[in-house]
Amino acid sequence: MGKLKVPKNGNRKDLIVKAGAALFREKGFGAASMRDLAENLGIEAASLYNHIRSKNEILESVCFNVANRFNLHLDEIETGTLSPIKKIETILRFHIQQMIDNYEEVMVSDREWKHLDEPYRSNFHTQRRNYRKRLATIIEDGIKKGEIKKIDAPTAVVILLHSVTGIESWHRSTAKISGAELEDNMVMIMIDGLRSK
Amino acid sequence: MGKLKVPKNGNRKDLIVKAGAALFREKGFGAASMRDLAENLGIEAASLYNHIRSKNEILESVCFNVANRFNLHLDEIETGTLSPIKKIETILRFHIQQMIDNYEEVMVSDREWKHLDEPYRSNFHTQRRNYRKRLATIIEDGIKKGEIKKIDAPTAVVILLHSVTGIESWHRSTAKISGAELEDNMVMIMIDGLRSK
DNA sequence: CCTACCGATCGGTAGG
DNA sequence: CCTACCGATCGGTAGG
Repeated sequence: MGKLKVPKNGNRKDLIVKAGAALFREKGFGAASMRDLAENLGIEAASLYNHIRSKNEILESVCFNVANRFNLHLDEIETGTLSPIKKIETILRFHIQQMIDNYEEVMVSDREWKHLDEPYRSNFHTQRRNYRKRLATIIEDGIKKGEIKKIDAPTAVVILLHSVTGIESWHRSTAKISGAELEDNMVMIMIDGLRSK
Repeated sequence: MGKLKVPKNGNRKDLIVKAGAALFREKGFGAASMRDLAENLGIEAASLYNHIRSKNEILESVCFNVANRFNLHLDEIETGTLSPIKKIETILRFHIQQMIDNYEEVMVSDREWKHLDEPYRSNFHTQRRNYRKRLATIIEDGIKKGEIKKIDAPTAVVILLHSVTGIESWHRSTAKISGAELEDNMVMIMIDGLRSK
């Protein structure tokens, strides 16, 4: 038998970041303590610092992991040949899927990014603004083509994005509908709301 | 000249609660300190405690002031004779107005209520659930009457409510549209999204 | 990964 | 409304 490598190296940090996302979502970044986090992982607080440099670094990992995922997806969609309204629908469905599969990271990056230290905070803020501008451009394109009703595009973007965070409460609700039903309900409401009649 | 009464009595607490709402919105409840708050008001931290009992009491005031306002408005609408879709539109417009006039308190009550001490936290949570249930009932009524498309009512409620919090970014944006335009844009998207075709 | 500990800051109180 | 101060807890480090 060949020697079994034990590569769990970067792995420990990923575990801490994941547990950090869960804790930050539950308590908020400011109210979450490193001692809490360590206890959730079954180790002492001091031991965390063998894998991460600071509490803020955990937040950085969460925020930029999420931002990268959304930026990459938008890159794909933007250069595609879908109609503007179909592009928006695809992006909306991606946001919903991310919230279903990954909602603790997504919520933390959405709500707690302001606690990022500089220069990360400014960097993240810029990425966020650019992402929204690119969505607004797609919507304006759809208005020009007559597919989307004449609305203020930046307003439509914030409504669209914030409506998705409503899914948070779906996660812990009892007697819930399936993820696919949830997605279709959201698309029915939001895309019909945008579409010109 | 009659003596000028100086009644600024309950007034001092209101001032602290208002400044608290602004600070809690900006930093989050956990990361906001009483020393910060005192500095914003031009006094020492210890002096705050002549007007309030605790940091948590400020949060209680903010959350229950907001909850009372929304509950009272819903009481009025619920017993009125408007059609279901018109009721939802009126409630949506009220939420938007509250966000425009009063957004720091509204945002804090929405985001930070989980930091409430018991029994306030449970009380608030129950009120929140009941409010959403009452909205869902109106939507279900609208579906039965054929005014609203066949969607999952609780899902529609969370989408509706969360879409309004998107207005937050409108507040500090430059080159912004007017409050009335914002309101009409939101109603166009969300109410058309709900309406059966 | 742990024990032991640091300086800073927290919410809040005593006493005037 | 202030000065002075409390015990608790925080993020993080030293040293092994």
